[in-house]
Amino acid sequence: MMEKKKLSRREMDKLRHRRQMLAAALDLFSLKGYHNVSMHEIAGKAEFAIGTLYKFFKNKEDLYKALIMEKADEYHRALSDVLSKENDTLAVIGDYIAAKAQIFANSVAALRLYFAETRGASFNIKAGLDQDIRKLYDEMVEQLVSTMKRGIDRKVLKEGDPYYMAVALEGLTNSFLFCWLEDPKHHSYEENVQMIKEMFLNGCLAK
Amino acid sequence: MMEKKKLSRREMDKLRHRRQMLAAALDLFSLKGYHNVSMHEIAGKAEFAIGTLYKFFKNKEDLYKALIMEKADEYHRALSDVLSKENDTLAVIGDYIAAKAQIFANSVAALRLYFAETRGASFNIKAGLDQDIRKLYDEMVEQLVSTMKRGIDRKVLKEGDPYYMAVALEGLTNSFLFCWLEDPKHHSYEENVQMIKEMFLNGCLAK
Amino acid sequence: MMEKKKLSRREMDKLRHRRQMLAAALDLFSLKGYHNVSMHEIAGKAEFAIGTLYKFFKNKEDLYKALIMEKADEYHRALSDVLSKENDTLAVIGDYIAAKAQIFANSVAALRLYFAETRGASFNIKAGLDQDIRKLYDEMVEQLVSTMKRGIDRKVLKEGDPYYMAVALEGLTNSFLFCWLEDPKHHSYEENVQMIKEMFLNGCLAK
Amino acid sequence: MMEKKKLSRREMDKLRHRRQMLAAALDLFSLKGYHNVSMHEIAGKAEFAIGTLYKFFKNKEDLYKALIMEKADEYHRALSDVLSKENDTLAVIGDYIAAKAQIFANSVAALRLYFAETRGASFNIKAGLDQDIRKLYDEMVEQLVSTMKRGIDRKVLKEGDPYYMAVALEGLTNSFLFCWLEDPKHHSYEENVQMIKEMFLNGCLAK
DNA sequence: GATGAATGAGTATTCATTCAT
DNA sequence: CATGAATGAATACTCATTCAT
Repeated sequence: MMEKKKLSRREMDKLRHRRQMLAAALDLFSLKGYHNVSMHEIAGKAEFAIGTLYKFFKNKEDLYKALIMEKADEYHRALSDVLSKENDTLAVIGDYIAAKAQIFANSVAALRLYFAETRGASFNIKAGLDQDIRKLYDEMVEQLVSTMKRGIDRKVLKEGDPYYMAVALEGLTNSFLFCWLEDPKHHSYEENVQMIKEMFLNGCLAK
Repeated sequence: MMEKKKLSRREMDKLRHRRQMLAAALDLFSLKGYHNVSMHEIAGKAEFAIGTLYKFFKNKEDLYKALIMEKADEYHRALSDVLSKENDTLAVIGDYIAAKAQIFANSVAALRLYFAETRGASFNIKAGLDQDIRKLYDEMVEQLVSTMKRGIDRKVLKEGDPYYMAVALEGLTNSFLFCWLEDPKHHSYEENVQMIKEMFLNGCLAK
Repeated sequence: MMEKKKLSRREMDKLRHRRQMLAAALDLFSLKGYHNVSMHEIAGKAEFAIGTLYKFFKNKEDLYKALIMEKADEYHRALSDVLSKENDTLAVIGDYIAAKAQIFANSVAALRLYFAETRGASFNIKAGLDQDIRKLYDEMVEQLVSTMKRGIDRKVLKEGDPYYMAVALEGLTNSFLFCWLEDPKHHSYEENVQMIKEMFLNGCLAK
Repeated sequence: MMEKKKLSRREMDKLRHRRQMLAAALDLFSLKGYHNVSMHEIAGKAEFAIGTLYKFFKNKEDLYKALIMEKADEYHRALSDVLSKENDTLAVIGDYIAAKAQIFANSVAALRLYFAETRGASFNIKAGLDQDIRKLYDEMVEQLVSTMKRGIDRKVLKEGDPYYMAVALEGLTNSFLFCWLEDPKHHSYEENVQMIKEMFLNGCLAK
């Protein structure tokens, strides 16, 4: 039980200011890329002085890392929540796809940063970040693998390497959702979600 | 008939020098990212003076663009060659996966740049590039869709949207090959290629 | 009524710093010429960091332009003040020559830049400046012509084209004052001023 | 007696090439200023390779100096020729003005360089040049002073300091001719020449 | 905490000059 | 002499970061 009420107005303000700064940074970073955004620009957009920005984040990298980790946490928590439900396998997989689609639809900005980091395309803001994000990602994959394993045990999914199944699901969701993001009018959201499920289950469902 | 022989030693040297510069740039960019590499660094690694570098590429962006386009061309040509063969559908798909795997195995460095660009993660080296690369990518997808269509017509693949099938194949190959790249010892190359094919065909083969 | 008092210490400092930078730039530019002075040199002489210089002037050209315009303004204002006095014509002309002599004596440095610009010898810091300075110059000449016209009307100066008289006065002052500047010990200031007046009036006085 | 005929074709070519290079340089320098013209640009305009340019002039400064001195020589020789004629004073002065006007009309390009150098506005291409040009200029002034002196002796010009008269004539010619150059349609060439003579003689003619 | 002026290391780019062919 | 590829010192300008108020 956390003591939420204990935050004074001062502390509330601080948190709000921090959020405003991160929001400004997210907008700019996702739009122009890490190196094409200056601290002054972020401070300006957040309507704070440059010195104030540095009171909250000790340097640019720190700000970036805080931002990425915050978003990665949200992302992984959302998926993790779904994967840890004790539902039947097919429901879990369906929910997973839907949850991921939700995230893609709602946080395009953050996604660009996330994929820049995880896809090795990261215009590496030095090391360190990789490790932390990687860990989150690996945990999530682990859960996905468990889900697959459970599905196989329960004879819902066919025999096979559950790791490969997880990889396949990842590939299909990313691919379909990216395509949809780039050209949202072409195919409906529901259709895409449906297709992912179908493609995956065609390949992995037990007969 | 192209007159290849007509290149004087001078011109041969120039081409070689250009290649050396691009090679140095590729190494550095893929390792540290566009903004974390200086022109001096590239010149140094290529063992040329900074001025010489600028004789070949009018500025940093131009060098980057030349590099990306050269690699993207190679990549797409390789896949395009496979897809335009008049073989039977399954062979083409198998060859496509194998060719893509080859590329992943051989040009990790270039791939990082390529995905940075196509995955929207591009830490935008200004505009212009997007368009050109995008076009190459779209053409390739178009060919892939045609292949699928032909497979459906010939009753090799089951009824369905050939575009979705192409997206699925893209997703599966990228996902499996990325995983394999990150952890090559864990699963063999052949096993991965095999898995991709299986997963895809399970979902798309006509019964 | 202007509110001069409203400047905070912060703002006062800023203005002083700006003046210091411009002073350093004037010294160096007039001594060595625009292209032979680096921004670092100016910053160094003004005892500021290079970045600070760029906070005040967005680039080298901008700094140069600010400098030239400031000096040209001073120069033209001084002459304009004299010419707009409602004195009798001969007094105005005498004052004009004296004022111009004062300026030559006091601001050799600025003069070199000014003549570089107005004499077409400008080693053109791109366009734009020409126009602004030209306008100031033309206005001043216009006033000079009016003075001549008035002198003619009042029968103080002889009949003739007042524009030509203005040109003649300009020529005589520049020529004498330049000579004097280059070799100040040879002939006294007063003697030169006297000679200019004499030469001019010999040519233009009504009999 | 110089041996002019002895120039072989080789040597003739060399001279022609040199002239072509200097002509290209004059065009560019007077148009864009010393520092805004590159040696490559000059070589390009003269249609020679950069190395060839350096065969003729050991560096950029040397080329500039050669150019300026050549033009200054022409300029001073033209005036000197007039001033050394044993005509009567008024004729000499008239010829001098006419000759100077001719030069202004014919070689605007060179003039800009010349005045940049002599007016102290010179964006000083290092030292050295000043001295040589200065000497030419002083010699010419000396001749002008002699002419004035002779005029006074012959009672054509009134009593007074011949040096000041020379300065006055210089001032009037420069001023009128500059104005005319800048706005040639406004007043005719003849009118200007006439005005200079009038103004000067009004001030200096013996009564 | 908040401010924003000042700092200066770092980087892209230019261009005079050389020299092997 | 002619060529033009190669050189690298020099310079304008940016931006993360600090600190006195």
